[in-house]
Amino acid sequence: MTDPAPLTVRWCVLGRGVDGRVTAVDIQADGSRGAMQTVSFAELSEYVAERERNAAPRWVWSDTPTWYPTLLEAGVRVARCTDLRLSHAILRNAASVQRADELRAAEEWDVAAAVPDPEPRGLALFELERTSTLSVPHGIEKALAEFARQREALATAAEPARLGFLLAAESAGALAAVEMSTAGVPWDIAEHDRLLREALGARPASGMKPQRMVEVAEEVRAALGDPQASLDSPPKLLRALKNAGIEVSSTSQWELAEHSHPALEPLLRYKKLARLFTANGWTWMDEWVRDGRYRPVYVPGGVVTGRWASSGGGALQLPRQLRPVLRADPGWLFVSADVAQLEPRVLAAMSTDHAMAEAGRGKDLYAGVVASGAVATRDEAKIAVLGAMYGATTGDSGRLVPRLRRSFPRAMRLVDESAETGEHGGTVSTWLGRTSPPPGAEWAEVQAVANGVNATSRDEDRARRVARDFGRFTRNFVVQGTAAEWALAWIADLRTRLMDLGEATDTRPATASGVMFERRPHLVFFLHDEIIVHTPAELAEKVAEVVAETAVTAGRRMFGSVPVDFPLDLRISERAEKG
DNA sequence: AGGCACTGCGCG
DNA sequence: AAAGCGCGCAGTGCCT
Repeated sequence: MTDPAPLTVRWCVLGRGVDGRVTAVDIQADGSRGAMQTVSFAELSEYVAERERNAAPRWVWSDTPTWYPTLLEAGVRVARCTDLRLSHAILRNAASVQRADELRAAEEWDVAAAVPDPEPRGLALFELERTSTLSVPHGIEKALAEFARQREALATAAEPARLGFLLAAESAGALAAVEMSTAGVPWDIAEHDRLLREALGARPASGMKPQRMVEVAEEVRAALGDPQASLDSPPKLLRALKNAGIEVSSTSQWELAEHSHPALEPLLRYKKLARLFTANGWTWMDEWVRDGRYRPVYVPGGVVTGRWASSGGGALQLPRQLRPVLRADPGWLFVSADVAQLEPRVLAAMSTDHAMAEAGRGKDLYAGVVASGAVATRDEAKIAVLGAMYGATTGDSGRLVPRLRRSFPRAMRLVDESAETGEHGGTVSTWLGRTSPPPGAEWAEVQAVANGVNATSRDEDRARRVARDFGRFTRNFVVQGTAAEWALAWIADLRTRLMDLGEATDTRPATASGVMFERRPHLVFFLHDEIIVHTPAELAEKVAEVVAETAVTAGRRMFGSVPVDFPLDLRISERAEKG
């Protein structure tokens, strides 16, 4: 009798032992478990690297920011993982999962993202626990039990393959996020300093304002005829403006721009300088740029819709003004790409609205909307399309949206029905199955008051307003969330394709100099619908091809044969300046 | 001193 | 120019 062919190891579950050692348990394709293996913490990287070469299992671990930075520090990348914390968050809420009771009962997995230390200190794998108050469990038995619960829950989903794809993409995103923080964005400190000096003057002493800000502030005070006017406190500034006869109800730029007074031009200029100085000035540079690398902290799944959030470093609000400061290393280049109008394209695909798909056939979907005859100008098209996805009811946007309803009935029906569901307190789901959170207790309270016998018209107005607010949230959730899924599918595929490029000889990161993944192209930046890859110059063309190919693949894997294009604006450059 | 709400502004 | 969605962060002012 011959031995049966050995079963493929599909997963390898990792857990921390009580003694700080790490336990690994293989799980075969048929669900059977292998023997427990234990390695010392020091041996972990070597163990993972060896298994990655020979078996390439999907690593299953409690949460990626806890496990992965240590491996990366040792030069070990993994191709695939299951992040139990992120997967739990998706599965426990997913409407398509029939049996999630046990998952919901496992409350110890309901933990917000652990925030990794942006500067890893040596081999402190579980150092996180000392700084964050809450953490998911890291032990092997807990991990095995949770993984089993998740497999069972997934099997009861209406479309397990689809939801499973979301879990894989979400987990791949978690790997990419840690890799990007570890690698960092190549940052030209001298150029940043030059830009700051040009705008603000020399760097001021700690606690002082830059010379240019002081000067402009004096201009404002002179024009107001108020030498004491405070420009940094909105309430005080508002009083000063009113005293000068400027009738504004707030101090925001858009309202100031509507008035005409000699103080307003320098005031708007002051606000720009103040913003640059406080948000991305020298202090920010000192804190977030080290060794020529900007290392923001990404939080995959940090937004309810599935978008990433960030925690520290402000990666989601990097001003375009600063983009020229991103500079590739000598001999390297950036390949940057963003998707034009990702959200309406996703909406067209989800709703199989062929008219909207047709409008998106070219590079500019808004031009296509104009060509469809729905509206007259590109500006109108943009305002109308955004208004449709956000639920605008007033102004130009509210006026233009009904025109889209005639030209793109299927797309509009999808967002309108999503809004209606939310107005009634319901939940909606993205294309791959991420379900929106139900409204909070306050929602039901307000509705109950409005439906009570003693309800005033005020109560009813409030209830309607709260219902519509929630409707706008669910309306946008399906589109924003599905767009986030498309982007995750894109970068998940992209990072694995990039792993295969470049020299395989030495992947050991030299983090002291900020150089990661020597001679290998790697993602350094991701922001909702755009990516930047840092690559050896000789591979840039190849990388650009891969970036484009993976965008096509993402569309196919998400939406199959639905004929919706996701065209990229793609650039190869030394600096990440937006073209 | 530290927590919290609020405003204002950067990003998609 | 916002409107209509989703965020993070700095600064201020008020609270304990």
